[in-house]
Amino acid sequence: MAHLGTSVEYGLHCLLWLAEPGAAAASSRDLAELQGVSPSFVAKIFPRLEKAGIVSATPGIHGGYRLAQPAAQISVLAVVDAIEGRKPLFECQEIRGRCALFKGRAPTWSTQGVCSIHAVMLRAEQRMRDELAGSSLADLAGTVARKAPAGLDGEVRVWLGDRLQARLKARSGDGPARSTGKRATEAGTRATRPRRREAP
Amino acid sequence: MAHLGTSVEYGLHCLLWLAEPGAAAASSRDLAELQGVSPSFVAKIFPRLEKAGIVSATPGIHGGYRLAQPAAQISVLAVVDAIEGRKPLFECQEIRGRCALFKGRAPTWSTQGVCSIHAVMLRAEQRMRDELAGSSLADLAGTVARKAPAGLDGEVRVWLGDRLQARLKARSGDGPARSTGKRATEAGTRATRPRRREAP
DNA sequence: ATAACGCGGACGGTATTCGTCCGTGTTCAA
DNA sequence: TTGAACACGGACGAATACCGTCCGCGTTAT
Repeated sequence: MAHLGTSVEYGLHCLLWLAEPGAAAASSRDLAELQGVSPSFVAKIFPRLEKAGIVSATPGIHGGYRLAQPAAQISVLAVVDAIEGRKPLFECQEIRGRCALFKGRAPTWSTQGVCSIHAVMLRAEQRMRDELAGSSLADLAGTVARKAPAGLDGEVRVWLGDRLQARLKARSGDGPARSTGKRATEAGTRATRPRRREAP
Repeated sequence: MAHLGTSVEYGLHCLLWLAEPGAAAASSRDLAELQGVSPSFVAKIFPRLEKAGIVSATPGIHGGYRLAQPAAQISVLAVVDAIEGRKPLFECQEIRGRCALFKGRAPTWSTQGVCSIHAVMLRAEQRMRDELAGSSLADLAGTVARKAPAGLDGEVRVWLGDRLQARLKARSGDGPARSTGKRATEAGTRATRPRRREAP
């Protein structure tokens, strides 16, 4: 992909479900399968969000993740930094000091301050970060709620609840023949997605 | 590196030399060795700048590149796009349509317009591009000229001129013994640079 | 005791990037 | 006319990053 990878996309989409007003804790697997996305991969994303204080985790069979702060206080920038780790837009290699005229010893004036090319890139990166810092999860959740029909959040809640119930029931009522046994996992995780590819 | 690769860094540094007020045409090899950078790699960058109309090329032994427009009309954004080819900051994979509740048939309201997450990223990318579009090669060249001692541009001009003369002379005066023969190429191109690496 | 959960590390396949090397056609100096 | 340097483009190789899976660990509720 490009500078912002699939991880942030998955992470943000998952967080949007958790940002619903009355959302309960949800496991990374359920969030992934709710969206038709690789559960293993989503499971790798959430620990980073937790270390950044964006979500809080509770272990155990009833466990899962919930937001650790109000959605209005979580900026998109915070999520991006938590997942991707502040990769800079541009890495200056200090070429100005390598000019052949200097014969190996770069004069001080040539390496003082920030390289002018680097400076433009830093300004551009900062502008990008400003925009990301200006949008919160609550803002995003608001725009999708404005498009979705009323009651969708409730549907999602029962979907998640049903999955939990099914998993618990499967444990209690597991006869020797597990004909309908793993019903909860539905048609399995066919989240493997073909690599993106251009038209030839 | 990060989203903006080494190619743009090399390209911009080379263009800054060409943006000097009285600069003559310079070959990609000379520009590269003037800055202690791989000549082969720089040679791969310039054809893209030419196709974008930023530089113009003249073949032949006296050939080289020169700016095709006044430096004040060439924006940093144009150079970046010419070299890297408009890679987006974010590639939306339309996850909103994959919600398990839809059972494979995504309703129209869910895929209408731009995904809200994608929209934030597009705004952020646009702000970044705005900043890059606001800086021209002339602006950059001005800030470096303000730091460098007067007369540096002249020194560079004679350095480039000397290399051309030396190459032409080497052809005329090549005796059977080439003792001092390849003096022009100096100590060769040891521009191979070790891969960037973090501290362990 | 079992099964699910979060956590973290190891692993593999693919795409991208940096950089080199080659071949082609063109222009100028000797 | 020969040769050298130029721009141009494609093939190639090594290193890296990313996506995604798999496994083992400790914890919690049934």
